[in-house]
Amino acid sequence: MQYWLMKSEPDEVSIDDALAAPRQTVPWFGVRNYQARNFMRDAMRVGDGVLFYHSSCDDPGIAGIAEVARGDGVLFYHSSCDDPGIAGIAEVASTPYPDDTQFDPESQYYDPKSTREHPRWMLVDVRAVEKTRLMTLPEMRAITELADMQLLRRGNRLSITPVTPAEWRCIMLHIKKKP
DNA sequence: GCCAACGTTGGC
DNA sequence: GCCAACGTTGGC
Repeated sequence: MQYWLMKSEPDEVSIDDALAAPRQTVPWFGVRNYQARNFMRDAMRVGDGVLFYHSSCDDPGIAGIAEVARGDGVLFYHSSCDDPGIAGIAEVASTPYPDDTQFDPESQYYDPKSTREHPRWMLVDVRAVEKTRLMTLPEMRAITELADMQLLRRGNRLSITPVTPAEWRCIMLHIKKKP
């Protein structure tokens, strides 16, 4: 059993989106970094613990369309973004398989160099277990036991990072109480 | 808006 | 293979 932290932009896939999905499970599409891919392809096992992290999101804007009643249209507008931080707990829910978005010319994640015979980008499914309060970066930085977390290292941009069992236990303890 | 860090690209 | 230029991520 291993532990991971996986970053998502909440205006793309948030912890709420994952909880609302069938079986509370979403494919972790869109990773286009070899190190992060290799974690999913080679190291993750079904049942591994995942910290569901919301990274800072893009500009405010219309994030969805809904219908209230009888055709009343509603545009979901994200007026501002929350701080980045851990927003929930999840688990690895599948073995690796190809990321479909790499084959779709309409997708922002399209990779013209990838083929179905030799897919370049693999992903796993992630099942949301529970939404937590937002544990922010400043809060994490203030905890001595988390000082060496890969997430907190200067210049870290990797969207998937391993978490040690000690870091996991420490975060589980802190996230259940008030900051 | 700024910028550090790091990945990718392409000329040689 | 080297490496400068450029692009992206993502916190601040």
